Amino acid sequence: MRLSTKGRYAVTAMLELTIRNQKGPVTLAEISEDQDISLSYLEQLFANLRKHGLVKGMRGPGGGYQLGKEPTEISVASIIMAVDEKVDVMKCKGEGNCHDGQKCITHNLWQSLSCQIYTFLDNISLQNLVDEHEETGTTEVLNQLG
Amino acid sequence: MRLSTKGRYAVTAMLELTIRNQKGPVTLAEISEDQDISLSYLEQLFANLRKHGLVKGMRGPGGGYQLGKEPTEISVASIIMAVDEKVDVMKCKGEGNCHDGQKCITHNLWQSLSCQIYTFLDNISLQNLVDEHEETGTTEVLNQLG
DNA sequence: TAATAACCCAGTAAAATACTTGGTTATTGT
DNA sequence: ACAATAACCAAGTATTTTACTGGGTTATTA
Repeated sequence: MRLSTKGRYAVTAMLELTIRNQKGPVTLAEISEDQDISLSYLEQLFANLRKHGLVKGMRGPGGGYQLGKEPTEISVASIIMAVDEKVDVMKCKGEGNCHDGQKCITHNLWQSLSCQIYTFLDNISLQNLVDEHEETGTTEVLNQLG
Repeated sequence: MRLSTKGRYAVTAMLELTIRNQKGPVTLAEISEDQDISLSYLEQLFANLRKHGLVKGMRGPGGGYQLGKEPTEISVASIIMAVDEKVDVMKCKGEGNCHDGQKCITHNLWQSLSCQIYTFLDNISLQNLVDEHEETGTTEVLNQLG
């Protein structure tokens, strides 16, 4: 589980689709404008999102992107995993080919934590995020965590 | 809140200190060996950890590093924040200088999520991780989440 | 048939990550 | 006193990831 600005771009873009899905497909040009990301970079991200069935693309005028599933069915974890693709696994996971006991322990502990983070993010759907926002109304409390 | 291999290195290294703190200070050379990270890179990471009071360094023979606080008092979030240093804040947070409504909403939603992730990781201490491991004993269930 | 917008790909610029090298300073045991 | 140890420090480089540029093509709509 990795969390970078790349993942942030993907999540915020998906949030736009969630919010604007009433008014038909959203073009990447619009998202590019809103999020200050280059169109072509967005295309790359959306190519991955599409491969994973998270979005549907419609060509031609009036086209754009829509969510590939219900917003309740799309987790934050699935979005981040879709654009990350590379999963750098630990050398000594499971296979017992790690001869240093200490190393194994710390690596396993990290895996455990990593698993917890994944589960946490997998339980947050796009719908959850939007709902919460509508409930609380304001977001002034938020601090600068990037 | 960012989550990369850099943070992983820091967390696993801190876990080593937690596990081995009975037998006195742990040298970076040992950690370098265990975790397959260059000594000098570890030095950089530990310089940051030290600045934040998370570790204490002892020079000379028999020296090394120890935790700067009790393992119950050191959260995973604090470790990751210590080595990350740069926090790339959103342009339009709080200040209301964002003229596009859609942009504001999605950015705020991201901030909200980011805050949730931070809170989650801030509630997991080094001690928590070690305890959990001792309880369950095995980690075979863990999958490849990196 | 022209405009639109997804889709595709190769190359490059910029930034973050990780390492290399070559030091100095404090501490310990001989 | 002094040699060994290991933290501490800094400048430079290699590598990888992130992000962008610019060139397309294909499908769809009016």
